[in-house]
Amino acid sequence: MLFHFRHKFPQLNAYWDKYLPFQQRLEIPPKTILLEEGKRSQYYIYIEKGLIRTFFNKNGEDITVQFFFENEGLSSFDSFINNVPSPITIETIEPSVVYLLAKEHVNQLLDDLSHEPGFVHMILQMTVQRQTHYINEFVSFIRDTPEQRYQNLVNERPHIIQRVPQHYIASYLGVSKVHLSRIKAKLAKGKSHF
Amino acid sequence: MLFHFRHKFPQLNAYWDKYLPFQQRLEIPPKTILLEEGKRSQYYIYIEKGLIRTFFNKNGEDITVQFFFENEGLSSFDSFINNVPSPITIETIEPSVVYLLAKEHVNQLLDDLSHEPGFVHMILQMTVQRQTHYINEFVSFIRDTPEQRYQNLVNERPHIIQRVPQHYIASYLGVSKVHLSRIKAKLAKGKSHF
DNA sequence: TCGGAACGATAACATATGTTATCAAGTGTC
DNA sequence: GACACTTGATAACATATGTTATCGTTCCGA
Repeated sequence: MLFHFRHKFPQLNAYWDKYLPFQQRLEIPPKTILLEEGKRSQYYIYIEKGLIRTFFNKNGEDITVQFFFENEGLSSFDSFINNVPSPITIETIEPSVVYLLAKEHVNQLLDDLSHEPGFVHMILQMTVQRQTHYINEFVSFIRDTPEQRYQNLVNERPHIIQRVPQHYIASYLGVSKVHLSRIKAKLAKGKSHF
Repeated sequence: MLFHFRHKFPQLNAYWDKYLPFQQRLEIPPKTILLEEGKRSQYYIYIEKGLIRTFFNKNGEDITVQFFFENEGLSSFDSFINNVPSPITIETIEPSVVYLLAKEHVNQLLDDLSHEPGFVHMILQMTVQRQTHYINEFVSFIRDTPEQRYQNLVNERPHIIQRVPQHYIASYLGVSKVHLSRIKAKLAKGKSHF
């Protein structure tokens, strides 16, 4: 949730450049694990190209939590900040190009950044956006049926439908892959009535 | 998420005192609405005594999102920071004593606070804690059955079971109140086998 | 190019959960 | 004390969703 905001807060670009020498560029194949559940997060990850998911293990089964695309940044936030074991695994879905920035440099960067005018506002913005995202996901889980959730995905985030294998989407929606197939079949049938 | 952290960050106490004159003390009965869904949040709320819930409306039905107790603070975060309509209603469950601090004073306070050493760390801590809370809720919704979620509540947050009416808990757990009754009956039966 | 993963669809059956309705106990109000 | 209101339990039935199994397709590595 740092360079992710380069476009919204252009002043961040200077920091990107300044800390570029400390960033580690990686070209990695699909199913590469960048952080394993139970380990402590050491790096902030910025995605230049590719597709990454986070998931946790439930009785031997993967449950996908979130997807990240080009020009997005991520870390296992709690683990990164508080140095506790990560509740999630971070893994590539597509071949990807990522930049890693080690924790100590992130901390330096934040200290640097705290002298920027509007820093408080910027941090709050970042924070609020992330938090709003999670609250929305959470609320959608309670309020909407899996079918509605799938349709939301189709309408609002079609890139996920297009690029992510269906069984990952199923666990992300909170249903079995069999049921997601049923949902798709039902929706397709509905549409064909026209 | 400010004075909420008074105990963790004692330096906040000075700010509490400093901004006390700007805080509005209210003694209010149950079912008092402090912020209505669709309105813009103007106040940060600190609970001295009582019990508050946040909920949203789904087809005329209340869905409870979260409970707040003594010495906790809250606001409709996104609405408060970004001045957008609140997705949730904030309402008392028990008779309560709350302090309201208007937005402009919160902003002043934050600016003030940003000169404290360790401010960055403090803000991140607050942020992370809230975010972790929502992620955990979210993950629990996907991973656990309603029965497990109920048992978690009994074991980890019994004060909620004790003080919150059951139909609020049902919607909080994501099930109908009828089903929550079933769950309780089933668990009671299981226990009586000893 | 063969064979095995990975991916997705579908059927049959089992289970979990919602919906509606009814009953009972407690609580406050007039 | 009669009444409405809130809270909670339970039964009967309807629906949504999970589980297991089978099949076809595609894609990739030996």
